[in-house]
Amino acid sequence: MYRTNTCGELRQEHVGKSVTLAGWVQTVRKFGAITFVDLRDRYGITQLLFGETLNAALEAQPLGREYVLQVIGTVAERSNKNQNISTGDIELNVSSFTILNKSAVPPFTIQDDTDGGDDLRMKYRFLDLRRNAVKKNLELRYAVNRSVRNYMHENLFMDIETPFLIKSTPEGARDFVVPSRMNPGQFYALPQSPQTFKQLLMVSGYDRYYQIVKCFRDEDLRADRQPEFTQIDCEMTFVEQEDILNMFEGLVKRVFKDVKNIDYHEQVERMTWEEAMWQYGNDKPDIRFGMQLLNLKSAFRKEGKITAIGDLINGAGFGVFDSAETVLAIAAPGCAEYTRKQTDELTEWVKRPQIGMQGLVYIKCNADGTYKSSVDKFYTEDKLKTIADAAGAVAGDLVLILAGKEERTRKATSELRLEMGKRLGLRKENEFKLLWVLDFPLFEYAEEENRWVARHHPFTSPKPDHIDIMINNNPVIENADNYLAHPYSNIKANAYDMVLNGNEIGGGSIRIYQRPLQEKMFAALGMSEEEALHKFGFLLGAFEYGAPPHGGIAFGFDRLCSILGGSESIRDFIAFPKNNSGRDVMLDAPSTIDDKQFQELQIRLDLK
RNA sequence: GGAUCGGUAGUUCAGUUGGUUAGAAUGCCGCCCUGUCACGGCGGAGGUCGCGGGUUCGAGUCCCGUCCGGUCCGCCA
Repeated sequence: MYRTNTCGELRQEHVGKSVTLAGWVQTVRKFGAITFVDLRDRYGITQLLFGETLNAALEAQPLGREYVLQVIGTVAERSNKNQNISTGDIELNVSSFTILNKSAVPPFTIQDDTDGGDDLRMKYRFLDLRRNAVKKNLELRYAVNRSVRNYMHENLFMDIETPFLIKSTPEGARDFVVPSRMNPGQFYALPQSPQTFKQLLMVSGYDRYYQIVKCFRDEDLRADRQPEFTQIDCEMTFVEQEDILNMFEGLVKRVFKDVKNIDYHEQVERMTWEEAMWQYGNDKPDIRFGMQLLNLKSAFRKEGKITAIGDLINGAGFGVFDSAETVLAIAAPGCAEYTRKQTDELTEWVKRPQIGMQGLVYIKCNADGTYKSSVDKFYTEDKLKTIADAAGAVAGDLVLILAGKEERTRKATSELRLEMGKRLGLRKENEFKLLWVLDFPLFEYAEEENRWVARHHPFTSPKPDHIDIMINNNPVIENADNYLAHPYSNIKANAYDMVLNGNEIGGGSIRIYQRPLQEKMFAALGMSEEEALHKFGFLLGAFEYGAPPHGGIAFGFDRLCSILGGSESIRDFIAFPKNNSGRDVMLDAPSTIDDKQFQELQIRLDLK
């Protein structure tokens, strides 16, 4: 028997007991005749005491960091207790030991506060995973997994596996492809999600399906984006949007309870996509704090109309505002005292290429009721007060105003809002605020192709009262400059996103389940009948055999874990992640393959 | 595809307007130490300054190229 106990479980009550432990040598502390060793395993650390009688043996077989060690000894109460570890009351008085395996000196220290850099830790990920900090993340991930499975099981969802080797349907993200040896010249694609399979399962009558499943997208990476990632993929039959929202806010609340012990009793807030864009400039707003956008002048289409409050700012002779498509403001609480240096720094911040604004206008709402702005030349103090009041600013606040093209300005103001929220400590790490964003546009206009693309995916149904707009209008866009005038740009989808602290953690929709509407959708996306049949004939065919109304949602599992764990990067929550360039630096993958493999696949490289 | 930051000892980093033998901490090795737990003390080894080219009397430092890594934009239905 290698061990009778783990390194995390011995306590005061075990004193006097004879036990065998096995684990890794964390540290060796020698004091002349006696030696302390911290022995570590997955469960904790136990201090070993090697007395004088073992000195000769230790000299013959010296211990080093990360040696795999087995010890037999007696649990003893410590004279000096350590409050910092769970086994701190006791130590093991070692009577004999065996080195099960030696270790090379690790390239970085296996400690919470390691001296290793990211690159090195990834290259030696198997050592990095020994660290407590990483282990805690994987434990949290497993806790979320268990919580989800329990909730889904209790609600009669069935976990059904779907294939990884499927058909490429290049709509949306780029597919990863896998060559088929038995079908030379043909390729499988790895699924971007099990979307069509789960819909087919609904047609088959498995009315509640879920899967915690890998998905693959061959797109560029980010700190929160991996080429292979995990989704909690769910689908239900005989449901409307309301049913889905209730079921899955229940899921997230359950995870909060199980994993973070947070009672999230209140109803999850809801907001339409238009409201989100109008008030936050963002379809996944962080609603932990206010600082909403004031639309001083806007080309944003709210409720199908171009809204303009230009009166507030126009005609003062300030060309930037007069000529701008959109002018947006936020009120940063308590920032009126900002120095010239600070406002200049903010101006530089918005001028960075990532934000891409030309400049920043500010109004200081001084404590004494006066106003001071960077555009005093153009606006009277009364007018500044009017604008500041409209932005919801009070004495002591700093109003920040951006102007320019609608889309860029809205995005930039949203970024500025988030940045100010962060700087002012309004985005608290331990506060969690959920939000449903509803009523997304069904279509987006793809300029370079002059056609509509599905904002969510082509299986999303329109709002019931928008189906007619879709059926009765020709999707062809005659005037590309004024695509917003096309009826299709007004169609809203039966789709919903769940947002947590400014992160999209899940998204889904009520699906199309009737062949004619699905065909109309493919046509609207510019697909010919033959093309639609070739790519999605199986689905259209299935819709002919009693397809029930259905809908679903998919959560980004890695991202959910990272947010719950308080980290920006999902890599910390994946045992073996890829780096920025999609490489596994431990395996050194991707790599070339043998000539023999190329021959079998009948593939020849033609690298440019 | 683009922007930007970084690459110096095993590791994390410092290195002044270009100028002696490139430093610190930690890790590693040796000696000492009977209550440490970030143990402590003394001593030691350890460097092709990512790579290639250029400027210069002289390059870790300046210039060009390239590779690797981080972050972001585009992209990600």
